[in-house]
Amino acid sequence: MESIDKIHGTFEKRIAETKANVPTAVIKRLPRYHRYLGELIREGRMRISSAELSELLGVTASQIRQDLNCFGGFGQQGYGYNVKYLHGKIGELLGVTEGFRTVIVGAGNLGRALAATHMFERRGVERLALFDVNPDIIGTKIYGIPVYSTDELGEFCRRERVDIGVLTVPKEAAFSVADVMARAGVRGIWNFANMELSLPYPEVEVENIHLGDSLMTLCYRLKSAGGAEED
Amino acid sequence: MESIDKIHGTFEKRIAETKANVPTAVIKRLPRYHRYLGELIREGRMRISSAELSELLGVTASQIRQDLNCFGGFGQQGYGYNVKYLHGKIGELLGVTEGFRTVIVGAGNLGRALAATHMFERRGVERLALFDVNPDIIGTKIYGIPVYSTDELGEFCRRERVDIGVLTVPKEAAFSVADVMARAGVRGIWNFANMELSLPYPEVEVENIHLGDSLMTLCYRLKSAGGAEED
DNA sequence: TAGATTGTTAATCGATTAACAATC
DNA sequence: TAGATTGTTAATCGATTAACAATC
Repeated sequence: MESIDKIHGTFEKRIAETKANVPTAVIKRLPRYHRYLGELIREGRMRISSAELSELLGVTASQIRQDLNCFGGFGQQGYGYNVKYLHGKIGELLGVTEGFRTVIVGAGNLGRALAATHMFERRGVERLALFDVNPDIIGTKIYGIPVYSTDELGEFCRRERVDIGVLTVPKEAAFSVADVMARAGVRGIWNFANMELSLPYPEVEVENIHLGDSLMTLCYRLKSAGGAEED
Repeated sequence: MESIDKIHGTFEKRIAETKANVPTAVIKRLPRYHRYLGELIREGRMRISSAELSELLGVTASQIRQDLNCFGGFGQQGYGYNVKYLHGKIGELLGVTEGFRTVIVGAGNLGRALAATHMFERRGVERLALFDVNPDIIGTKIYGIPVYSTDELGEFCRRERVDIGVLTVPKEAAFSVADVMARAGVRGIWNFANMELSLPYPEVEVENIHLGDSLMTLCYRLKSAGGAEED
């Protein structure tokens, strides 16, 4: 079995630039690849072929190779892909090594649920604070995360160079809170309010979560039973 | 302005059957149409053209007409669409009139957050119970919803003819809990565990929510700033 | 009737799959 | 070297957009 370092050396010289326009369909699949590769690492797998990975994920091997090649050659002909290396590279693409900093605005049930998970840190995203309007909880900590007044949101984001704002406030407040953050240099909004948030700042990326829409999609499939599977 | 009843009469005779294979892309857009039409109703709008709706949603008018025509003619040439009527029809397609019954399994932070929302009832889905393994909360109510022991899950689902199971248990428990529900006649699983749940029962529909994947997608876009907008 | 706007067909675009030459 | 498997091009499939005839 060849030395991994040797293989990496070979890899490095072949890695091309990311293609100009990576299809959004590809980007949406990257986190899934990353998750499965993480599991393979835990299982102690060293290498994997696109064929084997395709069986695991239930997609075609062709698609996997095509997808990965949007970012340059991560594999090696005749060998396949080095699991750890590929996991690391996809992680880099997804920004886990960027040290993104985030705050959660809205310490209601959903905000608390997000404060309780390890979802952020597991992906290299640091949670700095919660913000809320309820004076009873301002100044306390929730799952170790300090809670501040929403009045301080803008100043905090600017001072702490917050990258991402998580929005779990009521729909009515979503826009104004997002606006405050955008003006304070926040570059990404993860929006759980049940609406499409659109901001007048094209440089700010918005990712909308629509749990209700997902529930309805499931209901549709239940109604027309025998329909299509999976998400 | 014509009587709405007259228009409905005209509509009814033209409504065709749902086309054999509705593209999943179309199904995913239906909840969004439904939401915006609900807002238009609240604003008192009676009718709308595909052109106007397209501007509101930021999609092409062509797509809206094409999408709606998968389910038959909901509009009227020269007039447009009757807002209330279209909202109702899409709601029917999405099962809001079916009276689906659901239970939430896992009364952790996310389970509680789901217990607190009005998301379900607003979409015609009834929440019957929470299930958990923690003896401290079994027998109590959370936001008015009774909490039972997970031991009783199967019997409860069978007896109460539960349609949908919401899974907010740890990843490790997800499969076995889903299996119990599927055997007890549950036809849909809304899965929040961070994994693709695949069950050996093809008749059971599974909708996976991957919050972590969504966060990573946002991080990707932040990294390659100037990239694609929206979800 | 004339004007408006749908429903629907045809054209375009993008994404997935298949095939195979390059190469480790 | 021979075998395996990638990277990549070409073919297929599906989804979106454009155009327009049907019709209210």
